[in-house]
Amino acid sequence: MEDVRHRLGSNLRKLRQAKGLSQEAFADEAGLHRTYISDLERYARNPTITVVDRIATALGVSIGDLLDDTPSSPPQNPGE
Amino acid sequence: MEDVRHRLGSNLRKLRQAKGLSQEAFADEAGLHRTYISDLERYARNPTITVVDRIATALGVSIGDLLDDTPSSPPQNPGE
DNA sequence: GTGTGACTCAAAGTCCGTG
DNA sequence: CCACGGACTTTGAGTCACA
Repeated sequence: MEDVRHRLGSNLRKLRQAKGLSQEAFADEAGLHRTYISDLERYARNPTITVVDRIATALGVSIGDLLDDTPSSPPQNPGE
Repeated sequence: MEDVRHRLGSNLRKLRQAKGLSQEAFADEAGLHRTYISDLERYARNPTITVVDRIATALGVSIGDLLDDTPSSPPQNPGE
């Protein structure tokens, strides 16, 4: 997974669901649009850092975490 | 310093100079343009994640480091 | 609750110069 | 070697209707 967009989309979806939010609810929190979040999670967009920053803030994580391949919260549990 | 663009520009300039590269030389390394690097270091642009990723890679640091307010290498040395 | 194509408008990104 | 401006093409931002 070399693609930053892919890592962003995956982590966004995971972290959003971990907060128990729908795309709509999260879009509202982040001050973005429902469909835009949808696009991001489906890797269909190439956002600017300011958008990434807004998302990271809304999720309560750092940009580094949001773009990382090894998310901070869940411990490695391969096979589960 | 809440501005991601500001953190990016500052860190980019520091890290680039630490590598002893001119803007032109670094632009070439990163596959970007001379004037664009100049703009970024002057906080005049809002780049996409893909170019931030390219810059981080060219600098040999993580995106988190590139956007961080606390650079990894030098310890705090106020007054020096 | 989510995916998708289409649309407008501004900004990303490239390239030309100049001091 | 760098700041800065102008001009240009491509793409992102932001939104909608419809599946």
